Amino acid sequence: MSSTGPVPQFNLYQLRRTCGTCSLAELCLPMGLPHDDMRRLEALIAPRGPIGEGEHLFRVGDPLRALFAVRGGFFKTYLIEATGREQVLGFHLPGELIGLDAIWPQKHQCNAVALSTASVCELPYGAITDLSQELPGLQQSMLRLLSKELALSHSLAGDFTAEERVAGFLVSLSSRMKVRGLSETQLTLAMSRRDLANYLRLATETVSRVFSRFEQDGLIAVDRREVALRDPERLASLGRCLSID
Amino acid sequence: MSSTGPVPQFNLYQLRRTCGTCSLAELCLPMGLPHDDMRRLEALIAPRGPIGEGEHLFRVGDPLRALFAVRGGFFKTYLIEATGREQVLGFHLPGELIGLDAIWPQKHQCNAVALSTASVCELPYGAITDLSQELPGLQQSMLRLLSKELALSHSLAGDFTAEERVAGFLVSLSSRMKVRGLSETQLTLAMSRRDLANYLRLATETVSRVFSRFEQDGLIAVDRREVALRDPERLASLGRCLSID
DNA sequence: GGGTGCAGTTGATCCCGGTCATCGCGCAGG
DNA sequence: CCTGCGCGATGACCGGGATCAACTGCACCC
Repeated sequence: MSSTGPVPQFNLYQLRRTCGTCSLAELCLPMGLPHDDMRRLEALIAPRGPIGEGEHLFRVGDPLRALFAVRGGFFKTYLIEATGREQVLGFHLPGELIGLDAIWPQKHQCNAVALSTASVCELPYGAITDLSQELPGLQQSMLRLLSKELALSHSLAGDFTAEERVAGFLVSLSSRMKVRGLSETQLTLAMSRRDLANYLRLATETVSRVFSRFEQDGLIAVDRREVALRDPERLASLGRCLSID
Repeated sequence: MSSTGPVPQFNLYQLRRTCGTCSLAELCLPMGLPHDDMRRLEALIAPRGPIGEGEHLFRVGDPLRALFAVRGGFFKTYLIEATGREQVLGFHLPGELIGLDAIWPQKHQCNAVALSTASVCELPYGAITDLSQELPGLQQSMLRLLSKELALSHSLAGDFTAEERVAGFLVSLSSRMKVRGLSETQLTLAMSRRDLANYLRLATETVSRVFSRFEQDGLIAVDRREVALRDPERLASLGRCLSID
């Protein structure tokens, strides 16, 4: 599974486990919560140790026990169509919540797998909704997060050309990295070309070709899964994504 | 605007305005709410009279004051891209809630327009969230509705052929009509071919051609905007949609 | 070292669906 | 009645991206 070796990033898993000091709190569920309320939320949250690359957080049909907040590492969510084809729904960075589409039937509607060694916070669903009954801010947060995901998936609708899709993805990823305090020009793609192409509804060959074309045009520099944005301006004008947040 | 004439369906607007006896309650926000709780919800809801064809419920950027539940008629939601192109996000039948993607930034993210003379229930957002603070069932309903929409938009992802899209749309519409106690084989499309094609991310010509092909194959019978499903079985096997609900 | 296997790139070809153009129809207004 | 107009259907053509195929490069392992 792990091709690059274990590389036990210990400090990753010894990260502050309390929301109060977590650098992701602003992006995560507790966003904007008063400090006292955050303390009560913390009490419910169970950090979960190293999750190996390729390990699943949940699978389609699993009963909804908890939502998960990414603490470190990267995840992808996907589903298997009736035809057997895989369909990638999204990639998830630290601070993002996974499993929201399970609320409706109380069963997970997609699979979630770690793309790299990762760690998460487990948010028992029942306890969260119970608490949000008392804390208006928490309820607002949950609604906002769901609404935001909805708006995001709306923005992904529409028919785009291959170049628009790839450019839009890079720009959007860049901004998500920036919010997390990481380099916005030097991106490390956690996913394979195959997953990326699948997510963008393109063939892997097409993604390769667009990368090559962009590189020739001086827009980016590609080295394996390292992508450097050389001309973010022009790239942004190419891709038309709403890049929520 | 109204090409087929006003046809003032008075009984439509004199419909029971209380959720308790509304036939749509099972599909709408109060779904599964205890009777006492439903009474309290009713008190907040303002029915809104005839809305003419082409009239807007809200537009992009409008502050979120209320969510809207369709009571009668049909709506479409759409947005205008930076390029000026319109993008249809969905069609909304009686019992469905519109405006959920406005919760996140407290501003509407899309435009909503009536495709036929219609009526709605207005749900003041602040009052709803306040009340849901007291009624766990209401909070659950809101989360479920949002989660369901999210799952739906996930199911629309993926690259489908033109025939899969059209077949999937017809099957899904059929099941939505059935739930509402209407004919599941004799469908009346409220939207133009242009809107439909836009929604399905196809050219209007392609939709026309697929309709013709389906008719030749004995799958459907088309007369203007009347579509009769002749072979729902085979149609369902063609379209691969999750048809949430 | 050579072998194996997977990820990614590049090239050649094909086909679905978009685009452009034309035509028919139903309807409103003079 | 004719005219105009918008919607929808149909035909001819074209192009972007999928598909098929060959090749490269890197990692791992005997």
